[in-house]
Amino acid sequence: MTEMLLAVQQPFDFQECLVFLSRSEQEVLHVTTPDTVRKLMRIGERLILIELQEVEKHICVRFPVDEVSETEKERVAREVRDWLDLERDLKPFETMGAKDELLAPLIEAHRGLRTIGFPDLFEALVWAIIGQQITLSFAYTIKRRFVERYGDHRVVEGRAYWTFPWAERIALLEPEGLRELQFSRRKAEYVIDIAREITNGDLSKTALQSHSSADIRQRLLAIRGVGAWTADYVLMKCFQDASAFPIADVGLHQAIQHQLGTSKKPTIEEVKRYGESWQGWEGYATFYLWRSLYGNV
DNA sequence: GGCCAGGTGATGG
DNA sequence: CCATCACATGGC
Repeated sequence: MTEMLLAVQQPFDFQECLVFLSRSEQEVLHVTTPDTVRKLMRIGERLILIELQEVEKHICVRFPVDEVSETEKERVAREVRDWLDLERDLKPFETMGAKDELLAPLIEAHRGLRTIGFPDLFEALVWAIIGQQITLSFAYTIKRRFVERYGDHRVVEGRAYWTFPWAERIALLEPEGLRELQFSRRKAEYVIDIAREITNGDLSKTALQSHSSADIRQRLLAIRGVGAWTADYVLMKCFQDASAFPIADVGLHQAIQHQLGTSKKPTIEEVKRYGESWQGWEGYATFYLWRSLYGNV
């Protein structure tokens, strides 16, 4: 079996990544075991199954069933680094957070956790839109239906591995094709519009990546269905902007309330005030606060 | 059964 | 510019 080792900046904790990746029973885009995760990646025209495991403070990438070229290996490495934010140096975040009443206990408990994102822009946008104003578990239900209806899959060792649907395919749908999966009418329109923008080249992660976060944010806000929350969420999870801050996020508010043990959720103004001491790391702070909401494994 | 969900756009003052 | 409302439906 082919494999390669990826170096990771310390501190890094792969187990923490696995906890995050295992948070929903309904997740269909990767499969975790106690010490590995497998994912089907689209590399060029191929669907390649990869498996990750921590080996001596490195990430070992294996290809359980595929022969891959050097070029493909490089593309997989790039995708894995983006997915798990492996190139980030967390030390400044830990130094900052050690003095913060909200972050200090979380950094202590989850040292080495990285934001886990969506390298694919279409996936990031669609997932954010699905998740607007509904419970996370309902969002996962809809996403599973969407992936199993319109995504591609391979069966390996009796297990199905799925990829997120290509924009090219969704661009051909009418809203009814998503209404059936319990998208709201408007969300169905947003998702199809975005798929069409991506397909015809008007919206591209590669093209946006050379711009500043402020410019990317402005471009995202121009998309119907993308408001401040979604734009910041996508900056954080797709463009790896550690300072992106989805300030109105209810999960963030809940987490702050729990951490402080208060009876009410904080106001936006109060959240802003906490954020002032996180400068440059607002996205990481948010991700760690989200982490506090799903158990202590 | 009522209220809340990892919000957004439209509408009206 | 700010407040309010419809959207859709599951989960608790």
